[in-house]
Amino acid sequence: MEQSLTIYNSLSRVKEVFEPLHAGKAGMYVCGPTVYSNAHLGHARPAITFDLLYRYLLHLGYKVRYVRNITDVGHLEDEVEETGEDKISKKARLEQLEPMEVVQKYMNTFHRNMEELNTLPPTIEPRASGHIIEQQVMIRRILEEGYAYEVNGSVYFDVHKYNNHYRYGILSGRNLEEMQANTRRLEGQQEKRNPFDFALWKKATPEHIMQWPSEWGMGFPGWHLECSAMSTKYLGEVFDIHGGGMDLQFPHHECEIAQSTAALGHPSVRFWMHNNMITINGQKMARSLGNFITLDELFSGNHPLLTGAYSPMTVKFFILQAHYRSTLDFSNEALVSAGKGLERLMKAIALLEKLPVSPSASVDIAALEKNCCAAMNDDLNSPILIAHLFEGVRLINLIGEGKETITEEGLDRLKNLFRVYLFDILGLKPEESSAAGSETVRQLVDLTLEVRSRAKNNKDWTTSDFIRDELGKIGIVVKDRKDGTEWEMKN
RNA sequence: GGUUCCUUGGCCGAGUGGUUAGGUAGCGGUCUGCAAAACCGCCUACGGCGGUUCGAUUCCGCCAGGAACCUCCA
Repeated sequence: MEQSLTIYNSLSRVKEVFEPLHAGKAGMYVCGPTVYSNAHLGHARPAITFDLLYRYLLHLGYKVRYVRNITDVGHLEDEVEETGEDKISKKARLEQLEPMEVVQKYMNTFHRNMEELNTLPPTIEPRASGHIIEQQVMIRRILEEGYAYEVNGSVYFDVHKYNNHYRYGILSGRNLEEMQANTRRLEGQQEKRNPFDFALWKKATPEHIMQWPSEWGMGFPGWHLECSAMSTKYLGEVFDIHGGGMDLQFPHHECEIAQSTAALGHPSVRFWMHNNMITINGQKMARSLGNFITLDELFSGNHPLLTGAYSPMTVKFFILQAHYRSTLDFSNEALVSAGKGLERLMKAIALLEKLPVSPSASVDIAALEKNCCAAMNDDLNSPILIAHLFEGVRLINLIGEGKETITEEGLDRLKNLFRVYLFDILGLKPEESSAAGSETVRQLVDLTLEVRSRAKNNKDWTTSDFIRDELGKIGIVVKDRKDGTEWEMKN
């Protein structure tokens, strides 16, 4: 491999060559979902982005530890309110379920959706609720270092003090003084010394269902803490890559940096990566904005905004056709386009298996290989990679028509190229149309086409076209090629 | 109000100081009994106004419009 992987580091705001901390090994931590309702299209973005990263690191030969958390505690609904009730328990109350039932339900859905999108599972998927001890240990450490204070059963991070020794805001490019001067609103938060202080441990009110004992009383951990505690536990005090959505950059990741740095005495993340948002009508798609479409709705077409169903691979391809750091605008037209493009790609793959070989080649596979490699190395530029793959599609089709030639060795390389980039790295896969698998259906269609073929031989176009049209109505597309008739199911 | 960012052809989306992104849609052609598929060709765009430059969509400034974050959020 001549070139090396470069990754845009949100921390330095520039692309940097990726060199792992430990040769041959890579550690990555990605902020996972808060499981209190169904996964939506927005969740697919980081899942696919960091799946791409994970797959590419594996492809490059790294032994990768991929940690993605499940947030199943904390996340104050509204810190201003005195209820202190978190999202999970609020939902539980509404649905008359145990909090852990809610968590389990949506976690299961999330996992199913992720599998449908053909994303690889992380190597460790820690849950915040399973790491209360670790979080308490970290709080204690931050207290010992003097960067936190306890008030009335809650523990807060002292942003001011931290800012005096380190600098708060390095990731999001803010500075504390400006923030204090320009903040939009300053709520009265009597316990905090400073409005920008954030909770490490929050005292639970009696009606709060999810709470744990601690040396500060019954309570629950602050939102930002789980990532610091769990990333340190599984990846070490310093690790390679931390990923998540851009909307988490501030305050979540900023607070994470502050906590970890305060506890450990040094920064812990080398590369910060942030995927951009999916928008709908130019606006961010988010549960809190009520303009989201869940993945199940997308796959089934069951949503007023959808003009049809979109398969998981279509959704994935749609996302991969945009660079992860750009916003991506949702529309039915765009999804339909993506689906058609993917179909063309997959048809070419099928044709690839049947290509004739020649003693000499007119196509340059090496150039294609190089281009694909360069695209991925350039901050995971999947849209460029896909553009090159379409160049490959063109070649495949031309070879299939006898207008270009390829050697056996070249064909092997071309097959390998698509296997590696399309299936291993992009993580796309052929989608079977449901009915095509039935042996009986296949035999029936073949029989019908045999009848049509006889009609054609008699130049009985009325009959042959009738058969083709009628088959078309039930979703079977007939294609007459030079060497015979083919058909396929159209879902 | 503060911080950051964006504005590309019908649509989605790359990218670059001078050379074709790609997909999809549309048009014309090849192939076919006709279609479909496939292939070839065409549609050659970079918000507005200035500036730097031999040359700017690409750099700088201003303006307009939009977004994200500043509050839970992928």
